Amino acid sequence: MISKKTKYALNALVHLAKKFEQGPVLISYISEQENIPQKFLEAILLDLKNAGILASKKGKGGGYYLIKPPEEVNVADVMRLLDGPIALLPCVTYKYYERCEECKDEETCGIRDVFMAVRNETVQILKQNTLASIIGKESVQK
Amino acid sequence: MISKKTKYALNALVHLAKKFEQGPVLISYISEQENIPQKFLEAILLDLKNAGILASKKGKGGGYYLIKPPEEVNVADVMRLLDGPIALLPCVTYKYYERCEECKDEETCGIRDVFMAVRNETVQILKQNTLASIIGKESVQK
DNA sequence: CCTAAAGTCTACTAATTTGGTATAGTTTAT
DNA sequence: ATAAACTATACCAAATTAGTAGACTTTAGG
Repeated sequence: MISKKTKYALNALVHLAKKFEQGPVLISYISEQENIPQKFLEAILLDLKNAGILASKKGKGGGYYLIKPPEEVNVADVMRLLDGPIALLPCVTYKYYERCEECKDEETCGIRDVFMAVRNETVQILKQNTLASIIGKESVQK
Repeated sequence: MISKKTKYALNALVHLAKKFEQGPVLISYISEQENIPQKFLEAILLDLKNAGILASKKGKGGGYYLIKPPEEVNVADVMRLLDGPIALLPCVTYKYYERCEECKDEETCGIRDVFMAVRNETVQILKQNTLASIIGKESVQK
């Protein structure tokens, strides 16, 4: 499962993407609209700011706003930022590679192959999906 | 990430699958060969027994053995048994469905669509992979 | 230049999950 | 009878998750 942190981040980002280039939005407003505890949201938005996805304006009339175009913010990047690696085994992560302690021979490990396949498919789907494509899906009738 | 419990279970199952229909194997032997803490392994094997995948024989000459054919034990089932749902959001699990608390309208949620796609792909890969196919992969040169 | 609005920083904390360990059984082959 | 082997119950420490509290800094506007 992804953490609440990542889920909240995605909801907040979609919210801000809908208001791209329309000026700063209050934390308190996002918190209220998206049902996210305000103090928790503050920490999340700060992370997203430090990652260069959002920017903020302090003081009266301030708030947060998206600085990257919605097509350029994908779900994989957001997940990695807040939850760490996407892979289900440490030995199949790309950036945070670690050997499985108990593993006898990684080279011939059939279990590793399975989770490598899962990781590759998952990352591909998550990379394809951006804030823009998510907003696109929301307007389609089902 | 999957838990150590699931990883250990898979290693133990692959071990037992290689000795399918060759009589019971000692917990202590599996523990030693696969580098799994013995007491922890005991609990895991018991879970697998209660799920009808393994059986055990008590007393001298006893141990655990696989009762399902290796082709019929897939990774998805093992993961669900020990780690619970495979999906990354509660609202896209099949058996353990739960609404996301903060969600405004699940029907039009674009985030949900993304994680639904991930779940479907993941489950498909994990179902395809059985103890037999894992053992098959291990003998292939890379 | 004061003040209220708004983001920022540091430090807690409670509940849950994970990855175990300890101890005392019970069953069974020999 | 006894030793080998699985079983059941009960702990427990560390890490992670999902927050909260409170003081601080910045800035627009009067």
